[in-house]
Amino acid sequence: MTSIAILLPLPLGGTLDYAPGDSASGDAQPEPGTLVEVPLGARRVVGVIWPNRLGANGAVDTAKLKPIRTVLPLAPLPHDLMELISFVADYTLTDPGRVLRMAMSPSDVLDPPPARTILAKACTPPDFKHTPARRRVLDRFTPGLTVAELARRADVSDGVVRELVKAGVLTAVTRSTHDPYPAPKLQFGPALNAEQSAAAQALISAYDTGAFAPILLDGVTGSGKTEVYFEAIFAAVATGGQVLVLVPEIGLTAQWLARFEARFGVPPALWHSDVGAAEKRRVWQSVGAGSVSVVVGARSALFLPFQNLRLIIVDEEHDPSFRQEDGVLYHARDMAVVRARAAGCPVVLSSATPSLETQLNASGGRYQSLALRTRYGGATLPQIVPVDMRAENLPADRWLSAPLREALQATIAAGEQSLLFLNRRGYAPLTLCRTCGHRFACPDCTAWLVEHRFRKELHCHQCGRVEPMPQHCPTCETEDSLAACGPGVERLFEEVSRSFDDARITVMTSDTLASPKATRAAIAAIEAGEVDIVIGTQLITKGYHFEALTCVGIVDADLGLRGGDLRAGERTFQQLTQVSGRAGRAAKPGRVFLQTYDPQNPVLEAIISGDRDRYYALEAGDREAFSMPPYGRLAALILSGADEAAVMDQGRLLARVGPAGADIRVFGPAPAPFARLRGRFRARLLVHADKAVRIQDVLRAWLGRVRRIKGVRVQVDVDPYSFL
DNA sequence: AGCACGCCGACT
DNA sequence: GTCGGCGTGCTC
Repeated sequence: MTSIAILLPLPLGGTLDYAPGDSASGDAQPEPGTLVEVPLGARRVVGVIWPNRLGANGAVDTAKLKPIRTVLPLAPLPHDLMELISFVADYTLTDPGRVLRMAMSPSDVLDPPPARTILAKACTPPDFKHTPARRRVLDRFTPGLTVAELARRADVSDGVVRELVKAGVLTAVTRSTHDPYPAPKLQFGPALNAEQSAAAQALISAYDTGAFAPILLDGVTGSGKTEVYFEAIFAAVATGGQVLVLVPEIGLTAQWLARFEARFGVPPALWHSDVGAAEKRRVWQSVGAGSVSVVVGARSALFLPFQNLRLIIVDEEHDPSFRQEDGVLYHARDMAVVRARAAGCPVVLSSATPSLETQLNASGGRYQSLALRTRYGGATLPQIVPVDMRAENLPADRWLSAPLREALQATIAAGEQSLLFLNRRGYAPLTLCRTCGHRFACPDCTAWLVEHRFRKELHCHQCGRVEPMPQHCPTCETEDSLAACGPGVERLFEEVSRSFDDARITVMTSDTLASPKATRAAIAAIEAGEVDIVIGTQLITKGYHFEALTCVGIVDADLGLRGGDLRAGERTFQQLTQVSGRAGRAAKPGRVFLQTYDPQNPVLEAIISGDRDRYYALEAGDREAFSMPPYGRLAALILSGADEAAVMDQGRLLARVGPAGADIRVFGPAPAPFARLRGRFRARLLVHADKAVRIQDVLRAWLGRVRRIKGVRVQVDVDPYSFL
């Protein structure tokens, strides 16, 4: 008797074996990828027939195998998706069932679409009375409409339509189908300049070759990268291929969607956390049926069941939000390359500030590289003006230097717009009592509580705790003794409001732009010229294009460089380049004021001088000297639990038998930088290995030989991005 | 992940 | 005497 390996979306360590279902219907063996319902203990679970046995679940007597109950009426998962799932599980040391769960979530994507009554035309009986309303209904009729839709279209009450059904002029059919996605229109796009045309041609020919090809599309801010990869999407759509566009979490702006619609005449299918369950089901099933050609989504869209994936675009490929930081710790940009390889199609990594990894893959010839060196439409790159804050002697509660204030004044006078960037939400990062020195800290986390003055609240930015803002010190009871330390965007708003009386100022952070509606309204106000100065956090660095924006102020260029984790320099370089790139994107040239106490810092020097290549060379040199990624490999073990002693014991237990050698070293355990988070204590171990080391094998063997202390969670983070 | 089985405190 | 707390362990 045969057994069939089935992967269930549960952390079971691998596949389970089942007997073939009732094949009385004469069906052949179901193929790998088929979605089936199987018994598991007392319940029934939907799983996937897997091409091979996975994990070390001991063999069960084939006579005792339970049979597959039913085969779901859905397209099988494509082979490249199953390869991706296995790869991610193996690479990140995650249970394959958990990765599958991610690909099938939310689980109701598998449910059939709700039944709807659809109308069709039948014959008109000879004695039927044609009233004007009835005639209008029949004139406007097209197949596939519901009663309500047809009534609305003919501007009659639905009673009129129902009468037609009763008389047999129209027939009602119950159907369970998704609304089809409109096909992108194959119309002419905007004229491209020579650089863009050359890059677009290269993408199209890679697409036509129809083979795996990783390509870096490297163009300065405002160079029109989007229009270039739109041409590749056009080529794919024209030949029936499916396209996935991955965008950073908050990169999917109304502006981006408007450009897509302008180019293709229809909106794309969307996949991100704000898309509701019903629409997700429609996207998931339509993608699987091959009836959607373009999906634009956040990182999890990578796990959609495309039947005919022919092109992947990763927009803003350097963006840190492609790294998933909870659950399965994967990097969507890297895994996009893996899926493209499995699917045998090109993957385009697009950015003005490529990640060092991608940059090195391109310069090493592993990725093809396409460059756009000039801005589109004759716009010029902004002038960068460094401001040495050591010479400014600002009072303790002021953050804007004289040159920046003058520039803001001049920009308002010219009827143009300014953007002030400060990556700090709230009013001030720390609040303390002037009388007794009490500092407001989160009771559950290693973090200060941040005053949000607009809401009169204290917030923990680690765990989300919110408390009302107290009037007096909780320790010494002194009234009016609380002092704010340092700037946040709200405090900056206060300073700007005081300095520029009649300026129209708006603050854009995740607090003020909580809903997509609020975001759209804020963007529309800026586009309409109803705002003079925009103050914002990193939210505003992503991809926006405002024609009248000519002045950018970077309030604290040094902020991201403190703390010194591996990618601090790279991240700051990318962030400041991106925010600078918002200035002067149209006819009027832009200026960027970069306030710093450390103008000699190599990251800032590179931005000021515009010498990007020198910065990459410098950063690469540093990484190579210390054999840091991508020249060496890192993995972290994150231990957490309610009991600090147990967590540290587990850490020491791990460290005692950790891998050691010339090519691998273990550091720690050490309390994590935010040692307490949501009331749990956290410690870390860091593994540093040569590039040649098969780090996953080493980690698996190591974890397999260590006694586990109960109550302590051990999570593996391969290629960690965050060191918190 | 569920769901059962299992072994110790406050209720009819 | 039973109901039920959620700790450990199994699911082909």
